[in-house]
Amino acid sequence: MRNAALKADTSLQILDVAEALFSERGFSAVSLREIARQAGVVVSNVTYHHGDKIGILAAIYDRHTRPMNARRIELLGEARRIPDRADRLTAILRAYLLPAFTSSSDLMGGGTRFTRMRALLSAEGDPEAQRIIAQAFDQTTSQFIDAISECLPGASRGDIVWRAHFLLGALYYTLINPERIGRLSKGQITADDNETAIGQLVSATHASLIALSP
Amino acid sequence: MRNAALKADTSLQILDVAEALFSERGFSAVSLREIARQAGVVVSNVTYHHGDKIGILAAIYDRHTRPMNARRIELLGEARRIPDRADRLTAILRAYLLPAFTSSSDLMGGGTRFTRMRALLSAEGDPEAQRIIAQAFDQTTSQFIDAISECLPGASRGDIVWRAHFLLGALYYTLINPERIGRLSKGQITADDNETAIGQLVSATHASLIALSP
DNA sequence: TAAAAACTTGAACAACTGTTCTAAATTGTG
DNA sequence: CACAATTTAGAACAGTTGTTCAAGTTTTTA
Repeated sequence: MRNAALKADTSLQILDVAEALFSERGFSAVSLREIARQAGVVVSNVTYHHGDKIGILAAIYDRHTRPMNARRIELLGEARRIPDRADRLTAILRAYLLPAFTSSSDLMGGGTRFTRMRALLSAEGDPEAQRIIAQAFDQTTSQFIDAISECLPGASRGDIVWRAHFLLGALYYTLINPERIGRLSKGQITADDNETAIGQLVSATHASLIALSP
Repeated sequence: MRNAALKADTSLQILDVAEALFSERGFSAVSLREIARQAGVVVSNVTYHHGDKIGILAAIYDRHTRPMNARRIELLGEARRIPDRADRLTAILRAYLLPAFTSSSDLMGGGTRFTRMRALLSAEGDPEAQRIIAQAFDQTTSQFIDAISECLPGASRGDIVWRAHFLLGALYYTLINPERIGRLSKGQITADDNETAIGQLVSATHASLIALSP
């Protein structure tokens, strides 16, 4: 044994490795054996700690969803107190996006990892995974749509839902293809700059929403 | 043999089946055996006609890319003749989106099929597939960005690229998760209505772009 | 019609997948 | 220390994957 403190939590070590791999290649493309190998354990040890393969995914969601949603609601609360409607809308959008990039709490690696994993997952058909995704975030999303709605008198809720939907699609696509921006603009932009991405997402969505309110 | 006319082109039959399956479940999730079974042939016959598994994908791209890009360029040419800049921008966006929904030519099934397949593919890491995707469409995209740029005096090209990038992400996400809109708006919207989706994508992107030009 | 080309078939291959089982080792507890 | 619980290890399982090959069948060509 190399280190008692590390050895105690093989379970977390497995989750860390699995999360890193899932965020790179998606769920079905990663095998239990590769997770086990990188975690320095044997396959049966992985299933011992987390049961099914989908159990690993559920555990990863478990440790991220709560703090991430909490951070969002917290920032949303602050944003709602801004009197000017346009400024408030900007703050609401940032409250939605920031936790997706900075991740929940201080979990290692860039914060985009968990969000990118969710982006890849949303494109895989796995029904079990879809169920986990849906129940974890749709509720929070509804609260944001309500807050956005209050900034846009006269705008229909349906139109707002569409634009919030587009925001998520744009976010996911950016995380999945971070190099594509650079390719199209011939290397003048670096898309792995999170601050730039957030700013562009916010301003683009802000404009698309403001246009709904006369 | 049941029908001489059908039997002649097993190759096309295989492509049709493969395209339908890829657009439903993605590339890696579909096995050659399932393609073969649904096409009514044996596995080795599939590889005889198209070589690798990636060869099937390349063949599918081959028969779609050219007509789809041609239609786009044609519509783009018409759009460019519109004098009013705001109206022209709308026409340009529709010129980009329409061929993605109505598909190239009269190939069977809804036109969204090929586009949805590309959406799923963009989320899979497969390097070979990524190469095919990139070379097939980035060039056309550049032409559209140029046309958009002419509608927006004073707007930086980088900002435009970001918003075009977001448009593609929103489009893909909508095709991948067509039921999500309905879930969030509690069943008041049906997202499988292509006309609605196109209209929402156009108006949202239009607003996000117009805001760039003072 | 006879030879050549194009096509189809069935079987086999090596590799990999998630899951399960029993036995060994480690740890915690009295 | 001794006993029990937790954790790790290794092997085996039944199934699927993409690819290949030799032998047939059909169609085209000369």
